Amino acid sequence: MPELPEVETVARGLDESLSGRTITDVDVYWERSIGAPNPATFADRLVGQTITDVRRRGKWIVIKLESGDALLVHLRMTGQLLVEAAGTSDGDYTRVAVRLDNGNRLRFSDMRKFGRLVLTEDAGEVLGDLGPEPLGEDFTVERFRRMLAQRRGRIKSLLLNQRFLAGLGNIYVNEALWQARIHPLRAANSLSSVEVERLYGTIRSVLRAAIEAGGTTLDNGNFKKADGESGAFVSQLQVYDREGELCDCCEAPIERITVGQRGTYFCPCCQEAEPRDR
DNA sequence: AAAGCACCCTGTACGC
DNA sequence: TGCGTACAGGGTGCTT
Repeated sequence: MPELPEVETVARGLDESLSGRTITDVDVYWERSIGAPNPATFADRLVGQTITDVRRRGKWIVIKLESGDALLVHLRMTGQLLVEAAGTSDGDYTRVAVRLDNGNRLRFSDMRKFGRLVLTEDAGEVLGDLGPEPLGEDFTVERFRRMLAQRRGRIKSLLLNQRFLAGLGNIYVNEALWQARIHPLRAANSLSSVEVERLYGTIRSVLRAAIEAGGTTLDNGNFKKADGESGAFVSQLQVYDREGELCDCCEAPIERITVGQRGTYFCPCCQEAEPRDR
């Protein structure tokens, strides 16, 4: 489940190893991994293009090309983008392979085939609907307060909505709500001023800490950095995937409920459904 | 606006 | 041992 910190980690690694490289060949092994255009056009149009830099927007990896085109990659659940030396064996689940002029290969591996590659001349068409970047300068606590005031839905579901805020996924939403001591089922517009400020702070701090640690690689090994290494943030998780374990703050057992068809972890003691004292 | 569900996938965990 | 089934999850699209 690559989220903002994992995607940021991958994008930084790719920027390092891909900037300035020219694409010499493209092999598509699973056509549905290509979102647009059709796979043959996708491959044809990529060959000969030079990569200028690699960035991130929400959970999208944005590979910018000299022509003005952009190669957008969404890893979804199990996608990985790895840069490997020539001659490295293919490994399982390779869906797309891109050969580079220095002999290296950019390999898109994706066990569950949910990930997508999109080649477009207008990245805004794909990225335009995304909400603000949680770590961006224009995402202020005042703006967050205004955004929340118009919403009556559950805070947890809202934070997962990419049109509301870009980049958060299930892991970091659970962690940010725990740190802010806010119950996941609270209505967004019911948060007090102090709670909004706390949540704003924990969203940003948990994302920064996870980027610092190189992201979260769970036991199932879903996420790998561009160099194939694991992320270390898993050791800092307080509630995610910890049902029944004791809260590090109050030692009550962590509970798991389902919110919007998604596993949700929280401490029933620290995160009250109807707090009296906010 | 909000919520629920099916869909896309496959490895893993579980019950029998 | 092995089979069948439920489940996990990000995002989209449809329905209520």
